[in-house]
Amino acid sequence: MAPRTRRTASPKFVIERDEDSGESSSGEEEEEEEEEEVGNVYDDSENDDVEGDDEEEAEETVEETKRREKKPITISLKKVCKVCKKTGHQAGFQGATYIDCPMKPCFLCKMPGHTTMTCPHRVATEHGVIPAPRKSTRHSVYYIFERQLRPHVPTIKPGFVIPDQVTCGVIRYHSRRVTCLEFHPTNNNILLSGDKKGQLGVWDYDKVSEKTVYGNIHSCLLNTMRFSSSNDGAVYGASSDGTVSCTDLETGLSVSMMDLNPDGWQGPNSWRMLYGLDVNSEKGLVLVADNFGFLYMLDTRTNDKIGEPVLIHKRGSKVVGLHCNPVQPDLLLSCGNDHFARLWDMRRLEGGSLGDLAHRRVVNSAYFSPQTGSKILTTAQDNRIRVWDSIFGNLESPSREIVHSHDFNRHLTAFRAEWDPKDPSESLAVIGRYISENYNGVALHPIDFIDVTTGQLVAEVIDPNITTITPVNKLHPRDDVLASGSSRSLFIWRPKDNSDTGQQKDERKTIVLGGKPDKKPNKKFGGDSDDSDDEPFSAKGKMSKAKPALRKKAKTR
DNA sequence: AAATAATGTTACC
DNA sequence: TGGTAACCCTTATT
Repeated sequence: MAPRTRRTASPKFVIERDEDSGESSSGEEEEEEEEEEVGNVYDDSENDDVEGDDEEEAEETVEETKRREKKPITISLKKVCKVCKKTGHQAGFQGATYIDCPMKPCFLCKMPGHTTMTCPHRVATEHGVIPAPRKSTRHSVYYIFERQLRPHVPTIKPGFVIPDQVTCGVIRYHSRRVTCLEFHPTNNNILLSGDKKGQLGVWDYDKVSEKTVYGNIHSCLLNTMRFSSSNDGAVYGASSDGTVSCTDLETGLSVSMMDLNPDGWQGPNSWRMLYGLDVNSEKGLVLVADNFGFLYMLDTRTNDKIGEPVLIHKRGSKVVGLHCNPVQPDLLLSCGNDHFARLWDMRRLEGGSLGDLAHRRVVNSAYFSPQTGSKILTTAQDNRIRVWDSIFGNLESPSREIVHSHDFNRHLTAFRAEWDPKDPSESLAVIGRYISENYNGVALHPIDFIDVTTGQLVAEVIDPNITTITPVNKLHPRDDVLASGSSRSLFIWRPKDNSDTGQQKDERKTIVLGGKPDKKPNKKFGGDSDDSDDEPFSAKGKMSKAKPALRKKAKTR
């Protein structure tokens, strides 16, 4: 089963240009004269005589001043959609259900003519999956790495184990939003987390309260962390401050292996930021890439830069991701803001890429499949997850495109679909969802598990107490554990029914408050009830607002 | 509870 | 390529 595609013709690269998807413009100006009292408006262009915009009149008569003072400050104007500024409809939440602006293309699939409410992809994720075309060309990558890379997929797909229950977490662990997560390679219960401030968290989620945050390693966004597989005592980090850090977790001591901004801030045109990072253990290299399109290589023994930076994406554009092939150390994958993911032969970087994977928007991430390294999973800002089933294939088009809501938002860490490293069939991926679903009257943003070979939504996991979007997710390399970063909080998820007794696991969760304490301390927790577990996450505010039938997942569609 | 600030990045011309 | 407007389901705080 799962027939491998074989190619015979020479490689071809056709780059499709964006087809213009016009906007749905139906029923323009509905003449609805609904007048409303509004004190704050986004757009005052429609009401020319709003009070208070005549500042330049230096001299006023007393009469005028009086009149002005007496006149009630009532601004009458039409109710306007906050998205398109037109009247007759309103975008936004109605209770826990979001109503789209009908003037815009669908917020999910980006096609005009409907909204997310009626989008076919909302009902069935696999609806819009493009099946793999029968490919008949053999790409040059095949010949170069034929010996190392041979696609083999188990014929029988095992059932997926989904960690769908929060077992513990740290509320407000970080002082800013979480940007990346990484499990310790050998120490099973250690989770590292990076944040927007550049801080590095080390958390033993088995002893939930054992957590530290290192604050002096980076000065802003810690974008990627990775361990060396040859030395699990040190973790490398790439930051928007332009440095690469190497941190010893035992001592907390960190060294800066590279600084791309030695002269400090000289303006935005010269400030260099590092996003993608990976470790090539076989070659003893740390690879990082910057926001101007360049790749840098560092020697893990000497901590020195090797060679000159190489331009691997469009000049001046951000390289957001790097990934070394798990099987073939010479094979590198990159992705960036120039809408491409690219395959490289590390031995001949200057010779140009081995293949370019075209996307319609920025590519947030690109990962080789974890076992054979023969598939590629990409997440792009056009709300599509793509699967390139065989890197031996012609790379003109992906073999799967899965519509999934993971829009860019400047306040959110970019979404990345990631493989389950334990899945022998290399088909399960996890990614957070942007748009919410109304679950028993509460808007929640699930974490999706998708079978990327079929496009099927395998599971959408939620916790009624987590009402924030969860863009950062990491599956454990060995255990059935999901770590997720949502805003400033961290959570650990495990399968509902994985106890050897066959009984339901203890439902209680251990939630710890991290970071700075509440100004108005929650009574339930008192001052320092650090590992109180009598009530799940009632930290405060939104976290405790959502209180529908606990963990009863009931979708309302 | 309603308003707002903090916040960069992308798309497009 | 450089400059600049947009920005649409954020989150936390006041």
